[in-house]
Amino acid sequence: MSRTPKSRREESHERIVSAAARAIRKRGYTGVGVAEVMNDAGLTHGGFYAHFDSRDALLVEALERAGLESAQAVKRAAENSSAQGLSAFRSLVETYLSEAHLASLETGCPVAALGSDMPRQTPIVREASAQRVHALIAAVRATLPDAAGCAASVVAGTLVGSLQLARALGETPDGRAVLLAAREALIRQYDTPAPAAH
Amino acid sequence: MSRTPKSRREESHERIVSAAARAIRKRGYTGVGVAEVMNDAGLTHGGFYAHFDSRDALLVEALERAGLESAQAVKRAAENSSAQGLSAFRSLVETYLSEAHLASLETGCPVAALGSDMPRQTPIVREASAQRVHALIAAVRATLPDAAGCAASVVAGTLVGSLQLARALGETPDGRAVLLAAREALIRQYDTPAPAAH
DNA sequence: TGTACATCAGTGAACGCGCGTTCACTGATGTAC
DNA sequence: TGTACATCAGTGAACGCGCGTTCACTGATGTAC
Repeated sequence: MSRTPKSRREESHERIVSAAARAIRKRGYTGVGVAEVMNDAGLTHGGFYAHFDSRDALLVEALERAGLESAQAVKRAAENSSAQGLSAFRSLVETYLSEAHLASLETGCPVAALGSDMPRQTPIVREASAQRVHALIAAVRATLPDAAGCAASVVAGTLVGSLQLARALGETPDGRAVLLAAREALIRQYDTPAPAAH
Repeated sequence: MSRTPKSRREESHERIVSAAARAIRKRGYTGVGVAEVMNDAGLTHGGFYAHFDSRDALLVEALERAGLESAQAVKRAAENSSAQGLSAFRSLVETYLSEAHLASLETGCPVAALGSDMPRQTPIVREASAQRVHALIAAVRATLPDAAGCAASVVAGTLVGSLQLARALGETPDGRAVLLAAREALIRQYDTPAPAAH
């Protein structure tokens, strides 16, 4: 699996961060409990402070991990789609605003899962959260032509906001309609035909 | 002030809900404390359960109040702007994505302040939250021509998402740039010149 | 108009629970000789 | 290769604190006569 063999300690640390990255998206910042995360990692809560200075330090690592996981998931989906001749932008939009993403809070984008709580966090957690926002905007920008780069933050805002509204309405016709309308509007406005088509 | 004179009890209830409507936006669902809200209303925490069955029942009333307050604020701004010949849509977008709204979490739109936590609430709180989403989409729809009504949810998503991203980045150049880009994109794409201009 | 009593809103102490954090201890891993 | 010791990761009990909720009681408001 791993190139460099990990010590027992490093493997535990890894499992804790992985559990926390799911928990923070499923339960929110305030829902992440030290004891529950340790339990999910197969440990008892007493050992926590041998791995982290504080609960906040765990949240910082969990945010980074969640961002990387989510970016990888989008990237994988994009590779599949581009094999079918879709543009990178279109594949990003359709993956982000898919029903799968609607239903999978705990493995999805941390910005959509946590956005409205970011301003309320302690400085280090807030800073780690702001980095997730920058990373999302950069990921969107990478799928747009250079000339449209200034629209990256607007597209990111539409992705995040539309997914949140859809999730707030639940897995109902209303919720799905919100996703569908956003997909169509974004593709109509910002997508350029796949360059391979020429 | 009020047409029907209120009993002492009704006046207290009013102050509690008003304090909670600010607290829920400032601190989030989990940050609303019974004792703090009662204190803000000039009472002690012991009397709380004479007014509400539970903390959740308070959150339900607070959400409705926050939605009404925010809608009124947007409406007032819209009346000022339309006096200057701006379309209702443009005035909505410029008010919602203003620097004033960026800075005033506790008096602003509850959907932007709470959106990512809505799916995690108990059924009655979640239902009250979903109603705020419907009300926001309806308010956007009311500013669009009938033919563009299907875009209401996309515009609402862009408003909510962009404001959240800007708030997450803080009151920095980056944050303000997110607001500005969203204002321009929405007005360019959806605004029709004010009918009075013809 | 004045007095006696019932109703009502609010007070403040207390309870139970969950959670972040600490710490003395245990059992396993690895090193020295 | 085998034994003795040091280091290290993890355990589980305990602490302190905050919070939602309950409840006996107080003081004020309003009604009956």
